[in-house]
Amino acid sequence: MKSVANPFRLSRHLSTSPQLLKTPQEVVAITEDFCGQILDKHPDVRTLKRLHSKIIFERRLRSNPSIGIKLMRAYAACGQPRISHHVFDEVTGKNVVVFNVLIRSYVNNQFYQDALLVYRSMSSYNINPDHYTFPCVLKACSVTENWWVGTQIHSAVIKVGLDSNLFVGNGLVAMYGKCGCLVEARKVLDEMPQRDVVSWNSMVAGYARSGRFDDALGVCRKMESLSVKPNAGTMASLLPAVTNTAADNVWYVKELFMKLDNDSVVSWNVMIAVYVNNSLPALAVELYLEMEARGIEPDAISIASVLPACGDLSALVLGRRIHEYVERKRLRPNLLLENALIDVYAKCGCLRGAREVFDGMQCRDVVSWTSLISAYGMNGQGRNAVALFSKMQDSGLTPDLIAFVSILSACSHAGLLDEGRYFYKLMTQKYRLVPRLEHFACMVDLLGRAGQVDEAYNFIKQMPMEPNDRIWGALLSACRVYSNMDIGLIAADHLFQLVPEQAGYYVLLSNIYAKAGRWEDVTTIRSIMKGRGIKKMPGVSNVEFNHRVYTFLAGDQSHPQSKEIYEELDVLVGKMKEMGYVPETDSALHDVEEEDKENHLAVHSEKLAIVFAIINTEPGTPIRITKNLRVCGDCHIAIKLISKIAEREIIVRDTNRFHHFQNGVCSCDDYW
DNA sequence: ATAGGGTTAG
Repeated sequence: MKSVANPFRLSRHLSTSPQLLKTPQEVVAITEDFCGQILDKHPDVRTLKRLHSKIIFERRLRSNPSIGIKLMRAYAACGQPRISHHVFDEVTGKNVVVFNVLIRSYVNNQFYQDALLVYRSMSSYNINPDHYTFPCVLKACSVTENWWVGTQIHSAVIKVGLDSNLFVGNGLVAMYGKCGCLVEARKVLDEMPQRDVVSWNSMVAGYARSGRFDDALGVCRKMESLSVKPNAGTMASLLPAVTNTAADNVWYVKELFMKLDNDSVVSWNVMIAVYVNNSLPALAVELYLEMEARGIEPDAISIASVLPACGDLSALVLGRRIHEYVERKRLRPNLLLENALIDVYAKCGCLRGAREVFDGMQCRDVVSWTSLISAYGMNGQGRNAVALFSKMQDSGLTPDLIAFVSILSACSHAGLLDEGRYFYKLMTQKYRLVPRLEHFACMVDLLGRAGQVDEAYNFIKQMPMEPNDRIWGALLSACRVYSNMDIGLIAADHLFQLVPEQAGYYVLLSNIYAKAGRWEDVTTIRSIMKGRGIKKMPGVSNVEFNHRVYTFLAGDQSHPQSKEIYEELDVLVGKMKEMGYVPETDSALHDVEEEDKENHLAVHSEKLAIVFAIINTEPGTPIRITKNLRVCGDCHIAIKLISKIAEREIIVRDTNRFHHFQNGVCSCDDYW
């Protein structure tokens, strides 16, 4: 080692002896070697600029093209492609490499238009693009989905005969794929004289992005049949094709994952995301834990991917542990990660946690605000949600369609009828957003819950699109609450045509009949269900305890502590009766909600989960329950009393929202 | 050199 290659040493030298730079004569001579070594180490901008001015004083170095190239690369690495361009301007006798480096400087810094401008200028210098230029400019077209320039580049490629080059071909496949020209992409791929795993992955990505699941999987199978080993990139490319997909596709990806021999963090992240995107949160969490156990260090993406699964499962303890990991590894600030943290706290009913993350953020986007707004909304704090919405507007952010879904649903859960109407107007008139089905569903829900059933029905009638089952479902729920038989029958009629297999709506209608005392109709509905083989979804409740999520079914007797749980429940019910509790055991009214009728004598799952938690946790520990259906009226009353008797805060998340039970009352004020 | 992994509602 003959020269100093430590940029820190250079920068210290220069900063403590600035007089060295005063006159060129005094400058200690530096060699090309020395310069090159420092530049290749990617110094920070300050060091870079000092070195740059030194180079300018040295005539020998200034005219050296290889130093110029290194300078350009170093500036690009510091996110300063404009300065790379200035260096480029000074280089005399530019060759293709100098152009390539400048183009890459721009592309690596997402200045795609500038990259393409430089590419276009090459002809006026009489310099031909080469097999390094094309992949780079094709990438610029890919990212910006610039099909027009992309095809022009394709012609240029053919003209100079570089279409047989592997890297150029890969760039073309990716460009066409990104632009949605799958036929073109496929044609290029098929005609390539040689292909590698990147060629195939690009094709997979193209199909996957366009939602062509079967084609994407077909390419995977084809590459396997040609003995091209899929890698983590193959899985990553496939990802958009495996959201809300058939179980078979999930298992296919799982098999791919098992077959990979490299343990890259990307493949684990993709597998976690696949589970999350297919409503398999328990598997996602399990895989995350296995990843930790195997010593594969989760990165920000692993965490942003697994946190929604924790939220789904209400796995607050795990969520908190992951949050600590984020702090320990200093993964913050990271907007997406922090947004995911807000959401996991929100979904676990832990408003304070959500708020703390939000307050601690350096910058926030619409997603951050929306997450917090919906957190307040789900927890019945509509007024706070409304206040937050105004603050978001004040901060200069423009609410999007999702933000409006959140605020409308917050209003509907809190019974804020006027506010809800105001936000609907705001969305359509001020922001000129076109409402989607979700917004209509929120409005029907808002009006219906507030007792404006006729207006809700009229609202549906004037919709510019076909209402879906959620919309009729919201109307039917309102009809049950407000005993509106006429409109209820209309809603039910639509529902039975739209989703004849959904048990919940039959139950809702039978509840309306029961309330009106029309028992023959109740019986008729039950026999229709039986005849059509419609099974109700069994009620399930989850509770996290001792780093595990425990699941209880309605009437569950499979738990080892089952006997103890039922005994304790009996004791509780006795105390509740002393306080005036009358169990709703009337066979028709009992399952006011969607709980399985077969289990009407069985204990609902949330009661079992709550008693399990009371038995196993320290007195005073809050109890958090998640269930897959809505809480029924009987359980709602019972849990209020249990919260008083057992002196526990009980937080129940059902399909729509949270109920915070404490000291005999619920945060929803019995409005849900 | 070329591909490829993340957050918000319902």
